[in-house]
Amino acid sequence: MKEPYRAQRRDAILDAATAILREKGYRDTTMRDVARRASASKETLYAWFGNKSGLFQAVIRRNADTVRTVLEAHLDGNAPVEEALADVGRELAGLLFGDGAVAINRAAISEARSDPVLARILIETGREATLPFFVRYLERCRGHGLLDFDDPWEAAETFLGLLLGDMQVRRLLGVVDTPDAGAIEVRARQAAIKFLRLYGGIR
Amino acid sequence: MKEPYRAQRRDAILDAATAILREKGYRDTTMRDVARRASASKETLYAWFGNKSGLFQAVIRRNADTVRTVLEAHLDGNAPVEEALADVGRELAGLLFGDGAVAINRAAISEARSDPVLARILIETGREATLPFFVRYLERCRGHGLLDFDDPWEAAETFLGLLLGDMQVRRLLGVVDTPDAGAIEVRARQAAIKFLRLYGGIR
DNA sequence: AATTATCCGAACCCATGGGTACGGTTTGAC
DNA sequence: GTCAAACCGTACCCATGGGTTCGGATAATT
Repeated sequence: MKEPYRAQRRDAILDAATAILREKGYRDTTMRDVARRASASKETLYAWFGNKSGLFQAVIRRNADTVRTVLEAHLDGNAPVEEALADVGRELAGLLFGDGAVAINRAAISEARSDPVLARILIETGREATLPFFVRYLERCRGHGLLDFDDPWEAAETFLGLLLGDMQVRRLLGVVDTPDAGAIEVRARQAAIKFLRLYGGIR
Repeated sequence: MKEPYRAQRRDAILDAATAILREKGYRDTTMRDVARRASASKETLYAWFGNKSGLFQAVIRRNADTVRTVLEAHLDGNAPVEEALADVGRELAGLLFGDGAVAINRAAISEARSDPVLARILIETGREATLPFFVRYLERCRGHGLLDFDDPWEAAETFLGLLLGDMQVRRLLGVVDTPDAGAIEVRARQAAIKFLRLYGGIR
């Protein structure tokens, strides 16, 4: 009952850090806040995570792991292309437009200049960890004659653009609320349809 | 020679604030830095702009004015649609991917929670001031049978998505450099072509 | 030329928060 | 049961930076 306990304790601390990050933003999240919320001591936070940046590096890593597993699940079945695209689009939009991802992205952007490590980890564990799966999926579809494009990476970014538009930046700026499930569904469906009109193999 | 001098002095202060913002980011830009760079006193900064937020509200406003005038110039000629779209796309991408806009957007995002006024002004003087022009242009094209869509606002956001992809967020995160003129040209051209494939009136 | 308003530069005040030190307590090993 | 390690809570240290004050200088006004 030693290692499970430590892991559980660690999770509780990361939960507290995540909650306060969402409530107050990175800059106004103090180590004292996190310690109090988790019923831990600042000494323990610094012993386990080194410093504030290290603590939130761990937050980002844990969050990205859950995201990645959710997304990859939608890319290995053999559903119709439009359905698969709409599925992954719905999941991705729901995640990226959600308060959690918005808070994390804001933190990484806030510190991008003085401490690029948050942004680096966010990209490494997010985009660079999941986009290759999506690209492989697109290439598989091309192999079956379902899609037609030259550069799968450009096609992948086009899908992201169609799905996100400038909504993600507006969410980061805090000028729009997180869209509800219906709006996300419409967005994902439309992105899939437009993507197929651009890259559908059968003209 | 009184008002010109004041206006000129004010411009010099905003120049200094912009320069330091680009060099160090919002959080690490101190009022002392700005005062020293502009050879002004902190007292004058506070007398003229109220506080740090007010100073950078002025920075954002001045920057947005120049952006708006540049963009609108490309939307009233009668060039072919693809050319006009590529033109405005090139200008927009060059601006939004540039270091200045990136620094400003980072500042607004950093303060989005504790002080939403920066983000509000950025959106009001940016997106909400220029997008209506673009929408009117699209509707004009639809009137001439050159474009076909239901909702011009959705079409406008689609163009933004095609143009920006997730490059803007990656720029904000600081994981990619600002693209050179050639890359921006390709991007704008491709966005125009894809947009016409989605919404071109002649199928 | 004299007076007044404005501005510069430097010093100062003080709230904040990252990071450390320590006494008291709990947990785990033997 | 005993001992050592880890941990909690609190107090503390200190660098930072927003905002204010003030004496001396500069420019505008009359």
